[in-house]
Amino acid sequence: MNVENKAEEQKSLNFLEEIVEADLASGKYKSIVTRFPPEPNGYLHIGHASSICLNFGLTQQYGGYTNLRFDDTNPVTEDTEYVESIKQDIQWLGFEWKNEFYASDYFDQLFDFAIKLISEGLAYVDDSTSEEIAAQKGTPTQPGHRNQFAERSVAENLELFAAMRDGKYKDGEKVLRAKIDMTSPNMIMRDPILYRIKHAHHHRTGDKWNIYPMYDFAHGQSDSIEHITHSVCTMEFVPHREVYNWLIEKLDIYPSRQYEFARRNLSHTVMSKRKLLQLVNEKYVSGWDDPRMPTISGLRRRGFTPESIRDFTDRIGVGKRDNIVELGLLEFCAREHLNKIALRRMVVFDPLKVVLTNYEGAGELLSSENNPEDPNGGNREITFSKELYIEREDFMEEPPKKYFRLAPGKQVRLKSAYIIQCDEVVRDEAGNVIQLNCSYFPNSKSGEDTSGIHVKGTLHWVNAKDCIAVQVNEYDRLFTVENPSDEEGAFTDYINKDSLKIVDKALAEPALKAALVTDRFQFLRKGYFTLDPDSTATHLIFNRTVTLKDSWAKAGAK
RNA sequence: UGACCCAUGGUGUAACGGUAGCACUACUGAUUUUGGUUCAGUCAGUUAAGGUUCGAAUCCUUAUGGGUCAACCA
Repeated sequence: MNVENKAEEQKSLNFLEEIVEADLASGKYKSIVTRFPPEPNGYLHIGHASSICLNFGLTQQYGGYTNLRFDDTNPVTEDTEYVESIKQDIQWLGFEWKNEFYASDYFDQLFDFAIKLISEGLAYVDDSTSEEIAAQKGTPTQPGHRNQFAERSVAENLELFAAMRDGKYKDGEKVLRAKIDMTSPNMIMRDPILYRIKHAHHHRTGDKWNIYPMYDFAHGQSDSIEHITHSVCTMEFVPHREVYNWLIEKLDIYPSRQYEFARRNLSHTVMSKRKLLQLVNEKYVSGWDDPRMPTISGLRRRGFTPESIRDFTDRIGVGKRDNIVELGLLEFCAREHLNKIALRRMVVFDPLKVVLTNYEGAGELLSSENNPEDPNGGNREITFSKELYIEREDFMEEPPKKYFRLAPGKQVRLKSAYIIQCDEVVRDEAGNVIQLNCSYFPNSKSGEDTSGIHVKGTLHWVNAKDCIAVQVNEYDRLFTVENPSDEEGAFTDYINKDSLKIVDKALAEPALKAALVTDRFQFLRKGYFTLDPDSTATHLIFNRTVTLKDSWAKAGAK
């Protein structure tokens, strides 16, 4: 690629950046304000990460700020627990909001807006049941029609609405509706409900309110109150934009503008809160932060770094068409970052004992690099002695042609140690291989090898004398199909039965005793791992973030 | 049967009337004390048909395909 192309590539903007640049260039705004508006009724997932990176990224890039605003207009489903997790996740991703707001902060103001609408004959109290309202609404192909309640006087509406607020009616008895157009081809415009009665306890306003605004009468107004310049949401809200603009115009308030992008979908998982909640409730996973969940907290526990998630959202970009991003890209982003930062350690998952028959002495100290990609990463000391363990799958009695590992009579290097040769296979009564008697080449020591022996394979290993037993959780994709929601039957029919394999007693080099939850490791030739927060000093648990690329396994599968 | 949104390699995304590019994936090969990394390379795309134009992925029309909308959810 030449320099010119590079410059061009750098200039290429997504459609939202183009809108913002145009608005800035025309002088429409001097700086911009965006918001991230989660409803506190569930945990954030990787799809939200896109929205977060987009909203915060836009203001970082172009100047201005981003508010965190909780869209807490439905007290029945919302809870403080979710508020806290959402805040933690955003911070962990590396973003700072300017203000922490709640739609419920604006309930008084929203009430006044409603009064204004009623006073101008643009809203009315409707006594119909929800079934009646649905019936009168028509269908996508047939226009709806108004009922007699739409004819109520301003005075009567004012009185009724105040009575709603004061708790004079039961849930569902009355609603406040905007008087727009029952024949609009846009169903959302057919006199949408603005307020409903809910005698429910709100996580912030307590029992102050008996009525709560609907999304359409809260979201846009909150945007406006905060002077949000660019209100970015997903495509499902396109039809709502007409109401959004109608209300801003009729209320004569700050004209925030709504722009929509297509929500990002990830293959081999589900993203809807309903389905994620089901996975948790029906115990398919251990919780919202189960390392197999696509939630931010799940990804964190799995060992993904904020950097890798931001990189991922960057690479997938934004668009307006339906999409399913391959899980492989997320994994690539994880490896990309982890390769640079992860400390290399050796862990044997399925041990096979190796005895070095010609090794004299108690043992010795060797040195191995913490990270070959990081020149400042330093080294660690590892102990070496006569008895070691290697991976059982690194030995084959009758190896295929391109097998570079250990086999009778064959030689391999032990990483950062010596070259060994397999001389004898020891079996138990049942004929199982239980030990390999090998000889080592004293002059093949790592870094000062004068043996002249050339080996194709290098194995990881641990010292029998001081290795420690740890638990390893090998995680894999949660579903066996790309899009579980798209298949016949229940999405849970497609759960991957092998999404978690637990290795009870893997043998790890002692350096891992010092592992912290924030550490990232590469277990040599195995993959990237991180310490699970459920670990104790005597029982370490490591979660596999992602495997290493394995071209040998791939070749074997063919 | 209505309205709206969308359509570029397997996937995601650029090209803003003028050479279809980038990344991931897949596949070759080189390097390698991780079958990792790194490096070099290969395969692979404008939904279709008309129209406008010297020139169309881009503008227009129609068709086709996908999605959204009939919650007192957001």
